[in-house]
Amino acid sequence: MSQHRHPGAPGRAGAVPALPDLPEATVARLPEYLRALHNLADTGHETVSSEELSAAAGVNSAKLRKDLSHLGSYGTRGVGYDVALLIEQIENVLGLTQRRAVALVGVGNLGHALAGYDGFAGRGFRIAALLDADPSRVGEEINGLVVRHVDELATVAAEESLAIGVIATPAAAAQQVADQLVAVGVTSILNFAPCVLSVPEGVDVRKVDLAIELQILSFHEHRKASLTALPATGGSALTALPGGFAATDTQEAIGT
Amino acid sequence: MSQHRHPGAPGRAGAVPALPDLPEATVARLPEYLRALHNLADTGHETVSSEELSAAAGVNSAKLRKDLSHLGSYGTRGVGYDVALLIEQIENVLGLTQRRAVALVGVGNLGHALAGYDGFAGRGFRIAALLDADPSRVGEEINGLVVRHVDELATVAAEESLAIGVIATPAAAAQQVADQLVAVGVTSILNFAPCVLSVPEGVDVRKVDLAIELQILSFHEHRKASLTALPATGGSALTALPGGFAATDTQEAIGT
DNA sequence: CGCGATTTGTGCACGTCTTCACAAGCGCCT
DNA sequence: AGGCGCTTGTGAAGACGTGCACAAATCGCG
Repeated sequence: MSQHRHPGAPGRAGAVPALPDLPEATVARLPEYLRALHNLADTGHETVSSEELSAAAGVNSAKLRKDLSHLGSYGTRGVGYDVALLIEQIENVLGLTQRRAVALVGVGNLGHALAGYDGFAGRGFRIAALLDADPSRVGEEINGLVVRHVDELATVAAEESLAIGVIATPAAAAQQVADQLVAVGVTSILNFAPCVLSVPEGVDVRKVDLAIELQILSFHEHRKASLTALPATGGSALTALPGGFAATDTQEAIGT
Repeated sequence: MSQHRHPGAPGRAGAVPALPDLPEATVARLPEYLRALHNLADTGHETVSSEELSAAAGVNSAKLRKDLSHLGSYGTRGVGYDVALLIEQIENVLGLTQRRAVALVGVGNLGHALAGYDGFAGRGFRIAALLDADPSRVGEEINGLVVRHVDELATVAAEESLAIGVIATPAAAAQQVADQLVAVGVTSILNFAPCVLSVPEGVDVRKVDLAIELQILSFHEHRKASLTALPATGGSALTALPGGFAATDTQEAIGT
């Protein structure tokens, strides 16, 4: 594959960091590997095999090796991967070498929790501002940050280099907030509101919806219930089970 | 890990409830359609075309039609889909006809927010119990529910028909909580703790991790930054953009 | 009653993702 | 030095998901 440098690529010899053009599925798993690697580093491991790391990350070992191979060859045959080196490489690819500023809009129920979430700092992010449209919430201090009015977004963007916005407003307000975020130059949005956002080209949106996750689980519950109800046509008893999905963040039956 | 069903699957003639054996990708989108349909119903629409509905759900119309075709033929050519009927069918498939009881374990920062989230009731779920391991939190009342000690899980399960558990504890406690949930018969878990859970076969786990979502966005930011830095080999300026992904819950550049 | 406008349902081709299986490479021990 | 065991990296095959493009079906209207 495009191991070294693209044949068709213009001059720009080994300039920057080689942009490996990873498959989306791989990108989605890298953070998981990263977390597992940090755990290993904290417990004193210096190297790790693909078998161990894949177990810690909850994936197939072949998948892990293929994923990592897209970053380059950072393993040593017969030995495994150097934990510290791999952490560095993954953080580099994910762009976590700089601590990115995040604007959080909507300081309601969920917004409060997110503002207090300490997983930000530990994972390469920093809440640059808390914003809300409700004047009665403006001025409130949460976790050392003062809530500002959402109309001050432009000011915030001028102070900081804002690239990521988190929307934790009610669905009715989400589109307008998204528009405001885009207007001040935000190009990545994490949307917790249960609605679809329209954004211009070049802006990425990821969605997290609690109800959707529960409904997906509900489907599987429903199916499991139906299956155990009927006596399994084949032969062997109820050892026959739902059967696999390869869905993104669904894990089933890991371990014994 | 008992992945797939055999290609030459034996009889298993569709008995009563017609278990359509949907593709995972389809299942993951059904809740989105359902939400869009409820919106349409609330605004007085009686029928909807695949084009309209797909736009409201943020997907391709062909994809929507294919997804719905897996449920059966509930549309009318030349007219569209009956909104009420489609809602009924999707809710049926997802097993939302019964209001499922959910146990929420971990009433910290995030747990509080989840306990107060009103999206549960509106989407077919009911928080049956709030649980925490911290004795100082036991007895606290949140949103009309009293926090009980996690060791009372068995009692709760005896009172209610518990099938779904939500873990909102720190990562260090998550595995133990998962074990306890499984022990009382829970077969679906929604895990907010940043760690991989080991569960026996037949138990479904879905994971929601804020940091992972942000890191995926960070990757795209990183990539976009690298792209705009170089002068676009072809000709036209920076209109050249990342280009589409088909990842699960990533939307890019919908609408104008 | 027939015709055109409209919209569903789907066959097909294509791209992406996963998994197996194995050669190539590395370190260690004799 | 040589051989052996272990582990990575990857080619190939198959499963899965997507989107086009079109035939089949339905409604409304003259």
